[in-house]
Amino acid sequence: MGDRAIAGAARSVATIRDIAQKAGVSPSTVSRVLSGTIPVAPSKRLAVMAAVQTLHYRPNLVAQGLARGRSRAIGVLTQGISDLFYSQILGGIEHALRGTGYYAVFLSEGSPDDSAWALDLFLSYPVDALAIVGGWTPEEELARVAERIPVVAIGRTIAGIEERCVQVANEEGAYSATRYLIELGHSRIAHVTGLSWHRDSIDRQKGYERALTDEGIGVDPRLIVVGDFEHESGVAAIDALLDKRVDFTAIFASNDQMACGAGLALLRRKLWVPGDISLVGFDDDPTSAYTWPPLTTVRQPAAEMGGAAIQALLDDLNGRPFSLQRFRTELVIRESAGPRARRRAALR
Amino acid sequence: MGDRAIAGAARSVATIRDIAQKAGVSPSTVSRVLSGTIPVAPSKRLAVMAAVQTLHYRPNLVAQGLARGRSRAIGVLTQGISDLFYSQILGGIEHALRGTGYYAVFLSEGSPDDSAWALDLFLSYPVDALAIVGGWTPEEELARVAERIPVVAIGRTIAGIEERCVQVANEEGAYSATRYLIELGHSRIAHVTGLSWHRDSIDRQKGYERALTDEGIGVDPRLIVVGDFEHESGVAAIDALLDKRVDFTAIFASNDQMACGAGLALLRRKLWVPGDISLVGFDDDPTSAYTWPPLTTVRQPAAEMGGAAIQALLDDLNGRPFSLQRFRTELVIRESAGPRARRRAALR
DNA sequence: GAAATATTTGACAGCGCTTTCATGGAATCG
DNA sequence: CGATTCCATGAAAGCGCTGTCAAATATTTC
Repeated sequence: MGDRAIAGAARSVATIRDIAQKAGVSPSTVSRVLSGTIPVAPSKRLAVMAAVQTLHYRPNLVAQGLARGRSRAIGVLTQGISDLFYSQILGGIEHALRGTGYYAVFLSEGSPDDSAWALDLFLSYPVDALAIVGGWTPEEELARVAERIPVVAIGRTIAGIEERCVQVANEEGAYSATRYLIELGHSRIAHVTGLSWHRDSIDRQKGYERALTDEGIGVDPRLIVVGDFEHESGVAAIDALLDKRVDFTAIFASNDQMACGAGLALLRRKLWVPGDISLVGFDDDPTSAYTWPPLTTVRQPAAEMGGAAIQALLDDLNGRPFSLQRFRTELVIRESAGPRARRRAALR
Repeated sequence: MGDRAIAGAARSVATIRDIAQKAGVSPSTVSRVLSGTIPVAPSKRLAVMAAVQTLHYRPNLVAQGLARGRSRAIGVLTQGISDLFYSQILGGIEHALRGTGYYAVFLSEGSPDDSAWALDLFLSYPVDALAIVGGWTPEEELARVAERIPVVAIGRTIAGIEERCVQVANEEGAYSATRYLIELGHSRIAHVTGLSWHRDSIDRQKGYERALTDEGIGVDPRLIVVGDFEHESGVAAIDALLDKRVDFTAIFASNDQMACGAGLALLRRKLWVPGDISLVGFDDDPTSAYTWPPLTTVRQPAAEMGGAAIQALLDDLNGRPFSLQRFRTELVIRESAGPRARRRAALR
């Protein structure tokens, strides 16, 4: 069984020489027919194509890569392949690559400690370009890689190569979400942040604060709780607020997962969304349209962002100018936010 | 810019010859030091290792693969990289591969029509083994691939290589979920199925029906609605049931996403979970612990399944016997199911 | 129709690495 | 101490493919 495996993987499959022999031409000619770069006499072309058919020949991508000096592989270094938000970006990347002749090699960092191993593998693997999707790999390392091969980043801004990072209107999104809550009559709006060092989180908080200031409400630091983008931190944040009897009628969370957690914490205290407390998230995860009730959130076009990043990378790879648009965000109004309740929610 | 890209990707990086030269030995010796298979004089070993350090040398994985005849790549053919459930399996695969010297190349089928292209790429890419995660690629094709290289399947059972497919106790899981609802006093239990041809869906329905029969309740076909595993079909299923005024006090959905949709449909009709209607799902998606209220569901250990599949594949690849356990499922009792309401829910 | 030019084609040298194979020196033996 | 064994080492041959180069063939031109 093991034998079959090893033998099977490597051999027992037609090579370019088999085709050449069967078609009565040289390997070079076969190569030319297949790549289509250089004209070949029709009769030989047909013979080669017939041989390819009968022998089920497929050129070995690895050998091609080695000979050509470019592997046609795009490395995708991602924070977590099973993350709700990142996996949408990955989907966009995958989709954008389809039919281009390039393929993606995904590697996820798993955890901050393991992040080194993934990049390490990419240094061994001759990828033509690298797409960074979130993650904890130190910026300097990434910037160094960017000196060798084209790099693009999504969900993260890397110092030194900012122009190669997909920018999202995070602040504007947070601003419009907060403003929307204000317009609904809320003035005590809690904010659950993401990881405190994370650029997106910082920008979203900035938008939240700016909206408050613009409306003359002012920022109350007691309403701001630090989270980590995970569900559980949303629960913890609201629990903390409620335990400290901080007064609020609405919540703006820095992502949908925390908003979801926040909603659960509210439910546990018999506080209804949106009747007692309004709730707005960020990202528009695919599940957010199906929470009970559906979550009002700020949409980030994750898949499109992945696609655009890949497009820019391919342009660069083909000598065209690298260019990346800035993505706007959009407030998706669903049912988790409503007018401020007449009576202030009875706490606990 | 394009130039830098192409040149950078392929060259400007140390090769085994650079190391050999710097260390004053032959490339063969460098290779031996690095692979550690054959003893090398300590002095030369040190010299090589020093050169590797200073030149930041990393062996080219692709060249290694070509020379060795095995690429150390595991192809992962997946239905959808951004799917909530599948991406967990992918995470498990990734994790299991870490540190083994093998790496994964993920390719998703995207849609039924595009499924061919992905497998196609894997035929060109000399993967040592293939893991199938769901998907629509025809079974015969996969069975054919399995004749050449080790294959394992997760989330899908492929005729001809059943012993290489991760089996999950779907029927038992559905049975215990249904039974749990019965024990709570429910007898009118609706069931939202998955795709009607899908093995998992069929098995789960079987478990549902068996529980009903065992308890002498009997199966009412009007209570069974066909879904497609997507959120929206859960909404549609419950809407249909309610519109037809079918009488029920509990729902067992074939996966969490549909359960989520079902919950939303109930909410829209002012039916409370679990007060009016109890709801149980299947899979235990990461989000299911944070629905409002948290969803009672049947847990499928997605990540472990991915890990075990990879382990079996690696065993096979290394000449050890291929063996795959059958995975049990576990009823995770949360808060979406409760005792049957005294008064039958007022429909509409 | 011969000379000059254009075009197709095969041989061959790699891409970066591994892995025989043969060699020479050291270690071992009688 | 000479003959034998052993083992570390380098040279060389590939892995499957591409791309250059020069030979061979076809085409054009006067």
